Order: sequence, then C-alpha cells, then structure tokens
Amino acid sequence: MPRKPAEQTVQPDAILKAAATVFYRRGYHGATMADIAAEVNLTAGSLYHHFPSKEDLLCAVLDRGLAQITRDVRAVVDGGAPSADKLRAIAHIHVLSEIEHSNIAAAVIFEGRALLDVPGVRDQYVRQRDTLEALYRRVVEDGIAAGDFRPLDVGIFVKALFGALNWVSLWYREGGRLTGAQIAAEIAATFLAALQPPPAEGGDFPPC
Amino acid sequence: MPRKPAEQTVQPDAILKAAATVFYRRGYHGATMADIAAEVNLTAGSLYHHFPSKEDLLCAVLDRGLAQITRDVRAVVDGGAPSADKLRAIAHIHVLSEIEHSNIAAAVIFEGRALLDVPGVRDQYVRQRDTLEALYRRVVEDGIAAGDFRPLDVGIFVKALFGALNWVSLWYREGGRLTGAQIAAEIAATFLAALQPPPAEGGDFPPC
DNA sequence: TGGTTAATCAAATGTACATTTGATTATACG
DNA sequence: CGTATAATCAAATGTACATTTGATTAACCA
Repeated sequence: MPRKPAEQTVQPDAILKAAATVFYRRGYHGATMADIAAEVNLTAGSLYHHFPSKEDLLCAVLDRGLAQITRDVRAVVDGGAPSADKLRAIAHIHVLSEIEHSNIAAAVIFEGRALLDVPGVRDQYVRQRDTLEALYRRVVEDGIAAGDFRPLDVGIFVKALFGALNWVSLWYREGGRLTGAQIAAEIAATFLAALQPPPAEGGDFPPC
Repeated sequence: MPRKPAEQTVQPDAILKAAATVFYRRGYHGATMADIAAEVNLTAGSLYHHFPSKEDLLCAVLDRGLAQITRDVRAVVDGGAPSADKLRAIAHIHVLSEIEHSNIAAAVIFEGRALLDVPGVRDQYVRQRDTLEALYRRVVEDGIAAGDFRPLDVGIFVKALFGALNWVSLWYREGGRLTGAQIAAEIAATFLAALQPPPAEGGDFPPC
C-alpha cells in the first residue's frame, strides 16, 4: 500500500500557523481561504485536503492555541514557586505566546467571538477558556490564602489581568521600545504592586 | 421648496447605534447591511439614503464613539480633581461607555482593525485613538509629578489600563454579579493600588 | 389641490468568496 | 517499471452579500 508522497508537502502545522496569522490580521470573516493558502504557497482548493472547512480551520487554531498556553501555564501553577513568581511566569508565557507563537494565541483571544453562532463548538471553546482563567485565579487565591497578597475581588482582578495581557497583541510591534519579556515583566510588576498587602501590623518586630 | 417628510423616519443616530451594536456583535466583515437595517426596521437598500456605504457607516461609528468618550474623558482630565479621583472617573466613563452607549465604544475598540486596509481612514482613527490614550497618560504623569503616584513606565501602565478596561466589553453581561460602575471602581482601585507610592521616608513626622 | 422631494421598498446586478470537481503530478513501494 | 495514492492545481459552481435601480408612499408647501 503505497503511502508517503512528496517532499514539497505542506505540513498541517504550517497551515494552522498560517491560518492563525491571517485570522489575527483580518479577522475570521475577513480572512479568505486564498489568503491562508497563499501564506503557505498553496491554492485555496488545496486546503481542503487538510481541513474540511474554514470553520474547522478556526476550531483547530483555537483548540491548539488554547491547549498550548494552558499546558504551559498549568506547569507553572502546579509548581512550587511563590505566588508572585508564578504570576510573573504566567505573564511571561502569556505575552510571548501572543507575540511569538504565530499569533495562534492572539487569534484565540480575538476570534473566539466568530464561533458564537456554532453552539457545540462554542461551548468547547468557552470551556477551555474558563479552564485557563481558573488557573490564573488559583494563583491569586493561593497567594491571598498564604498572606502574600492582599484580599480583593479575585474575579475582577483576573479579568483585568487578562485584559491587560491580551491587549498586548493589539499594540505590540516587533522592534519596539521593549521586548515581549520586558513588557510581561512590567505588567506583572504592575499587578503585583496592586496585590501587595499593607505593611504588617503587630508583626514579629514591634513597629518602633 | 418642500422638505421634511414622514414621521416614521429613522434618525441617522438610530442607524449609527444599530450599526455599532451589530459591528460589535458580529465584527465588521461578519455584519451585513441587512442585519443593521433590520435593527431599525428598514431594508438593506434604504440604508444607502443615509450613508453611502458600509465602510462609511463604520467610519461614522468609530468617529462618533471616539469623539464621545474623548470629550467626556477630557472634561475630567482638564478638571481640578486629584489624580486618583481623575483616574477613577475615567475608568467609570470608559466602562459605562462600553456597556451602555449602544456599544459604540465597544465597536470602536474592536473593529478599528477592520480599517487597516483603508489608509486615509485608518490614520484618522489612529490619531483619535492616540489622542484619547494621551489623556490617560497625562493623568498618570501628573500624578507622578505631584508625588501622588510612584514613578513607573507610564507607556506600559496606560496600555495595561486600557486593556483591562476594554476587556470588560468582552465579558460583561447585563444582570451579572456587579454593575458597570462597580466594575469600573474595582479596576480603578486595582490600578491605583499599583500606583501607590512607597510609604514616605523622612517625612514631616519622624518615623518613630 | 398638486407638485416636489425625502424616505422607503422590492427586485435587480455584480462580485467575492467558500467549496466542489476533474485533471495532473510525483512519490513510494512492490 | 508500474500502479495506487497523496498533494496539488485550474477551473467550475453556488451562494451570500453590498450596492444599484426603478417604483411607491407620504409629507410639506405654494
């Protein structure tokens, strides 16, 4: 049974990256199959040998993007570092995912809305996104429980952090004033400052 | 010269509001003229008596949305309140604009990208957006200069604040746990906490 | 009352896709 | 070598719009 074909074959991986880039650049409805195909030197029709439809392509991009960032973030959250370090690491992963990994994460962030019409798919997407958000929330809650962070409305705090991090993909330009790592560090510092507990009263050492 | 026609006439204002809502809901490319028309009980063709094209409609929405929020924010920034109060007021305006004023602001925020192809229009949009961002920046810079806020990277801080505020339109649901005003207050509190200067050393009163 | 015009509609028109179809090429394996 | 198959392409096909067109309606004003 003859099988493997050409060397000039395009990897499905490359198609996903191309699709992510184009979805991010033009939005789901604005992106054409020809745009995506051109990105990997194919014609529009050829894409259908790899994915059954444009919608499936978006689903695959979202699925893979969310899985990737969730995996990386989970590794940090499950580790034993102090909460502040975890938050810094998460910001780093999040920002770098947006600006480096072929914009897959960026497509995830902004094109999820295009799925609002397809209930089955949408639920899957929402579930994955909530999973990711829950990881962020856990870091903050653990930090509060440990006394490293001041108590606050964790729900809003995490949404704000998400927003700040996601927004990076809208304004980041390669070769700008700061690198992705520096941006992540600065954002993490901002949110960590907001989490700083008030100076301890009645601690081990009397204040005066 | 006979003029004014029917009572059943649709105001251009109503069309802009409808367009903003639909653009926000479906994205620029995903929105159809029929969708927008239906929102004000018209047929697609009738919209062309009020706006020359779909693109003009988007421009008008963006222009008006940005002008509105900029006007409101400018009034606060030009006022004499303490910087912290200004920041709280701005957050309030920003969030309420997103979730109340017919989603015009929300459309502004997320559909600006659809204009990336139309250079003339795009520049106008970018200029207006930068104007708004400059107002936010001024509040933070003034606060730092006055010693109310700790010094930090104002560029990143403002982008983070923008992101956190803009993100609200993606997750806010009417009848949720918090009102828009409460959300704005919580976000403002978070960012103000991040701006808090370290306890003064060598102040008027000696520390012990 | 009637002419002028704004506002609307229903029905074209044209185009830009997503998707299909029917070759064509090139590989791997026997 | 030869044949089955993966991967591709160029050229249909069909549809979903944006926009146009040609009435129709109803107000205003003289």
